[in-house]
Amino acid sequence: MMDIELPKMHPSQQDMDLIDILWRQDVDLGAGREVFDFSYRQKEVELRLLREKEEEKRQQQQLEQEKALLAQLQLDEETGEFVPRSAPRMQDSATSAQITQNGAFAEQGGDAMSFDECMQLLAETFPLDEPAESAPPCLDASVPPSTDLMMPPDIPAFTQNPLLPGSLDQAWMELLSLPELQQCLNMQMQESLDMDGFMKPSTEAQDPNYSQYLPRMDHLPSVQTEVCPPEYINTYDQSFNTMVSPNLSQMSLNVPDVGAEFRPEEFNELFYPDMEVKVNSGPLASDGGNMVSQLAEISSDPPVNPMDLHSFSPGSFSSGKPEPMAEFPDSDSGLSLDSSPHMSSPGKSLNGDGSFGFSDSDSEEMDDSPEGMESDYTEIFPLVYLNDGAQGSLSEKPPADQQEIKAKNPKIEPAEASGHSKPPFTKDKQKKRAEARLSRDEQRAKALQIPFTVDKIINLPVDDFNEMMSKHQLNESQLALVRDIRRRGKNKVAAQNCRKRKMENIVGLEYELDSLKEEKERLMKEKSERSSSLREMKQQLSTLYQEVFSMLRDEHDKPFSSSEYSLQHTADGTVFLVPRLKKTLVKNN
DNA sequence: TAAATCTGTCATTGG
DNA sequence: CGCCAATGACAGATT
Repeated sequence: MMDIELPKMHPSQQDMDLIDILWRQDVDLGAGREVFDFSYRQKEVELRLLREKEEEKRQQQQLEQEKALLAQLQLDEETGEFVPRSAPRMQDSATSAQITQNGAFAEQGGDAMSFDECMQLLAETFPLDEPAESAPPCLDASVPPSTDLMMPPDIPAFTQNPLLPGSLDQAWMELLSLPELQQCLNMQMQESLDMDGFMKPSTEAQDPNYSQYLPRMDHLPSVQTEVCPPEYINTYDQSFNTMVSPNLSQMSLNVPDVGAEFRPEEFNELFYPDMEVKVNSGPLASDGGNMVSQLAEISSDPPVNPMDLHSFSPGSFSSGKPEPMAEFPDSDSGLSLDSSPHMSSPGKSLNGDGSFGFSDSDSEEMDDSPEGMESDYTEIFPLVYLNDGAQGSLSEKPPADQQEIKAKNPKIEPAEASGHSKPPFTKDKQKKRAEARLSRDEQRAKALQIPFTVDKIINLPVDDFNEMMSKHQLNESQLALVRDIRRRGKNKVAAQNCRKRKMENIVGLEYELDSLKEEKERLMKEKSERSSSLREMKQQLSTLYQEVFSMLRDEHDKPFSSSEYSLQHTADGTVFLVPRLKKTLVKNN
């Protein structure tokens, strides 16, 4: 009856199993390899970024030196006694050795610099490719407006000079007050910091506003916060789930693409493919009332893990399937899951006197005796055994697969159950492998007649676990085995979670790296724009300077020589004509 | 057959 | 002090 049906049902059933298993493995392998390839790629990128960062730092150091110079000047302005314009300290330009230009000027007046110096300083501070630096004029915008320029009596001040047209004066003021100019100056000073900060994702990336700079994320509100390391994990946690799909290979971890199609659920599935595929009541219930009743005890416990069914499945140690048993690796405690029937000595057999004298390692000796165990097990765990018999070769499948298949084809189970007599399939390698992995502790538990399911042992809370243990008289070896099973089981899950987190972190970092690349591109572009803007303003300033200078006349109504005089200004708009000769003299001093 | 990868396990550490 | 989760390291299995 069953045997007749078997040939019919098996092929389809096995195909289904195989497809399912292959699919899962492909997914797993794909995900793993992808992620790790990804990490390698990321390392390369990181190295490159490191080099870039060093370069940036060098540039920044240069800028900082220049800024230090500026700061020095400003410091001088503050510490250097500010003398009111009405009482200029500048003495005769030709004789005073203390009078200096440039820095000396700051020392005296604190807030006045020649245009040449300004331009030079500007050029040094904000080097531009364009040779606009040759333009002499410069405005010292850094001078506090409140300070007054100290001018020697013999130096004409043009602030109130009637020769200086009001329109030009106003032009100076307007130019000085140009927000763009200020912005440019400030921006240039700040830019190096920005870039430096940009290269430090750990700090910058956590800026809540940071994500708003990411163009791609603008239309992905749910992703915005994920740029921040503390948060992306959760999001990925959710999102990786649905990503585990046959099209996983397309999740090439090309983060831009991922981001473009970012869906949290996908990421969740990617990294938690099977987390929720555990045995659920659905398949069990669908298995019929018989199954339900058989599993009554197991079902009553919170998480009914397929491992439970599997662990008590006769298929695991049925005489018809000795092969899986041979695959059980020895435990670290010396357990040897030898499948040789003779190993289950009467004294230690499960249906024997029930002697609990053997230790964890002892249990291995009598462990997994196909025939003996089956019969023994039938007596000790009748319900479970019956249930297992119903499942038959399903025990060879991964738990989730069992449940799925059971739910889909409950009628197949009897046929499967009788399949234990058939020789093992070579294409069932994966099944056997999965079973071997899952069966270790189950087999030991069976061998030692542990009256709990492995799932219970592992997943029960401490209190419940202790309570459960107290309800049964277990010998020392049983207790040790139970503890080991619990420890190993928990650690196994922990290791899985740990590895999952690792991969999530890798993917998250890749995503963050990509975002930072975009941010860097944006900032570089902005810097370029600002530089050109600054260059343009410098040109305008130079033109204005020339215009103003050409309009100045001395007492003989002759124009000043640009080689002998230069214009200086203060932040409040006061403009002075300063002889260059003095400057050179002082400098020579 | 060798290398890469996966998986389970143990030891350790910190909460 | 014991429990537990996290994690590095290792070994065996698998691809």
